[in-house]
Amino acid sequence: MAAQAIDRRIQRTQELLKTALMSLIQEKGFEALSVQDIIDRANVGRATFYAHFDNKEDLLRSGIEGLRQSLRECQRKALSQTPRTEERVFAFSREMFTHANEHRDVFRAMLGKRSGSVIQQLFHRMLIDLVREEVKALAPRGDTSSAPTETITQYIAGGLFGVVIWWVDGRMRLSVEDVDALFRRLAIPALKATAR
Amino acid sequence: MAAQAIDRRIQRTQELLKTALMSLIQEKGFEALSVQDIIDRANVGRATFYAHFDNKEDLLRSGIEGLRQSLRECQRKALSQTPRTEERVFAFSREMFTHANEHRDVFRAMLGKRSGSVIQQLFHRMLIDLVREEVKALAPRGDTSSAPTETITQYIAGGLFGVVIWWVDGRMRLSVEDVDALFRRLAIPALKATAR
Amino acid sequence: MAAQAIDRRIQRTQELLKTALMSLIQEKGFEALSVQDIIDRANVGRATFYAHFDNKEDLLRSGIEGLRQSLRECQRKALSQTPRTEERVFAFSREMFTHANEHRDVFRAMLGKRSGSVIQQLFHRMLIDLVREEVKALAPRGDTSSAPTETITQYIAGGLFGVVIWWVDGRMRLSVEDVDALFRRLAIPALKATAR
Amino acid sequence: MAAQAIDRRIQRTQELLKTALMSLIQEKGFEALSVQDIIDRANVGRATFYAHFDNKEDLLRSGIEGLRQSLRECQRKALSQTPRTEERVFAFSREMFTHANEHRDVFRAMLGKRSGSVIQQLFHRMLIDLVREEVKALAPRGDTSSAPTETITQYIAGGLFGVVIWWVDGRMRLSVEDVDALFRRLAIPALKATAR
DNA sequence: TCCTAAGCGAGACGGTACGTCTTGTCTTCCA
DNA sequence: TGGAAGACAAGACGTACCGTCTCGCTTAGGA
Repeated sequence: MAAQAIDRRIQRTQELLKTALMSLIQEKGFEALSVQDIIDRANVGRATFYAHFDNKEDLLRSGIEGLRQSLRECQRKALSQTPRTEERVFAFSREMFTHANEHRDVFRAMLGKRSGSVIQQLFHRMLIDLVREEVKALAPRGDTSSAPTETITQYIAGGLFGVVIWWVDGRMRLSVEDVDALFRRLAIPALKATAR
Repeated sequence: MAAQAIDRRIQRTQELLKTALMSLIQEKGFEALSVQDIIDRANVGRATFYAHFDNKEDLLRSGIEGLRQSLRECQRKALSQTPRTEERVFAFSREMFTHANEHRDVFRAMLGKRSGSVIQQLFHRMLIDLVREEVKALAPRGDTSSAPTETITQYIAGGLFGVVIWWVDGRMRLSVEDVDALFRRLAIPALKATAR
Repeated sequence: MAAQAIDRRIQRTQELLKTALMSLIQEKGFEALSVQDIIDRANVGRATFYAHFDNKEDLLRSGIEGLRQSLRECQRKALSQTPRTEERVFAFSREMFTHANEHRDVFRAMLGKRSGSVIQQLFHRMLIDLVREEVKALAPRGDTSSAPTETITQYIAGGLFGVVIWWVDGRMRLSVEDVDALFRRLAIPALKATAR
Repeated sequence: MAAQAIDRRIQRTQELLKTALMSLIQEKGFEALSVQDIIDRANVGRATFYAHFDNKEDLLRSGIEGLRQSLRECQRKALSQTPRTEERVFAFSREMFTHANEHRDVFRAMLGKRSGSVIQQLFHRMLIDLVREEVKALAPRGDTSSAPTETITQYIAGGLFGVVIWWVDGRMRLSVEDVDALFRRLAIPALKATAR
């Protein structure tokens, strides 16, 4: 089999599609995009698109995966540090705000009002997973999935989600430091509620 | 003008449409609905639909408006009570959880994962408005729209949003009392952060 | 009953509608017209329109009736003159060309390519009736509806129809006298074919 | 390019549509047809229809084109014969009457009163073109488009048009031979008027 | 060197929903 | 009681996308 070369071709095509998607999201927002737009931009045949992805949301998921990975990585590092101080909890949040600040155009296009909400939902779920990890780590042993614990997870994740999309859409007038500090000041007390 | 009688007809038609929408949302979810489905169910002509609403989202907005009104009303009452105790803040939350519990089918269909997210976005904005009202009422004079204050609003509203859609989608294993209590225990400390 | 007054009102309404129709035909052509256009122009309620006419074609028929009457009248006069000379046959044609020339705008709008063809069909039938009258008058006794006789009628009427709509649409570069003379030179020999 | 195979597919689709149109015309008449009727019958998607034709009239034009071609062909042959006898002029007429007789159902449906008149107009124009060819061939040199010459064309074409639609609609009680002979006896003298 | 199988572009296609338009019927109120 | 105003059901229109498909081309290993 010509596996390697072919794989390279396949990867190239998928990359072309993701790039096209991202650039188009910034121009028109996700909802307003048609598959036709994407394949035109990527110079790819219609059938090829559907050979790689089920539909445009599937492609989006693929495109977002990168961010998820990097946040998880950053979180893992913080969690593995033994002395667990307050600065360590929600370590990923700072990373995320920074990342958002650096790619503000993409973020604005993806999470802003115009973006359509599939993408927001995806992002929300991502945050829930990240937050749950932290909450679990602090929860009293064995209480790992009680209803109150999960409620706290949902609450904090929702809060973070709300803050992020507001911050991003509102032209980010707050600095990364300020918004992150505000979030932590709001979230950490809630986290402690778990311990009771 | 034959204003009254015509108005009555118009209102009847709009009611038919809203009812049809709600019953269909429970059956198929909002995204999966076509305008054709709605007008068939409502026994209404296509043109009539578009005479009253711009599209199915516009109709949805109209349909939701009732809930918004009732929550606002309930909030207004609580806010106007002079001795402002802790039980009075976020007075609307209890009402909302109760309402959701009573119409759990509709809520599940509207806010659940299947529902499509336009509707979630609408709901999120509604919560933001309600929360902002409360936060404003407690904010130090003149600080009515500072960035930190608004951040708190977004955080609490997001948290409530997260809790509600999780609770509703997860078959509501927590009682109304418990979930409301949990939310208040999480939100009220955050609210107090304003006062500083 | 106030029969007369009511009748006057009715007639007024019908007149309004006919006038509106005619003025609109000149602007947009008959096919492109909607009932809404007509009643807006006539300042008449929708129901009123349908109380008087079945649809816009019915109104058109009514509006055309005037022309038909006047041509018939002119033809009757000519036919009743005892010495039947060649100048007397198809006496109505001259009248028609003249009429068309005087109201060239309406005619152009009604019979031209843009006009839509219902109106042309109506006009064609009108000509057939007029021509048949003449052919009958010259046909040998008893041969009043033989196939050949009717064929001649259809042929001449069709020819006249063709000439008129071409003349009207082609900006009428020929004078009334010339076009009428041409038609007669072409039609009269055909008429004589009957006599054989 | 995959031109040939695609062309074959395209042609097949267009053929399906034309066939569907013709069979439907016979059942309901042209005006009463909706695009939906056609594509249902042809088993073709709506978009596909509009990819090939602008609207149902455009499709009709395409469908008629075949007849036009065959009549023109037949005329061309006759015109190119050197000894131009009387039997040669309007050679296409015999062909047309025969054709109409053989496909009387389609013709009746297409040209009859019920048919709606777009189709008649189309047919009329076709006749005008055919007749003009003949008239030109006999016109004195240089007089190829004078007003009188064109008038004669319009007259004869109109006459033929009138005769055909009457014959077809009236159940064709005259034989092909008779109606053709009648037409020629009426038209040929008129043609000679050109020569003067 | 040639062969063969995969990836690919191009784009036709059946299907479905959209938002707009027009028709003819209806209901209500005013003069 | 006739007519103006206009809501309404019905349904066709032309447009936009979707996801499936068929077609020939390129291209890179294995023969």
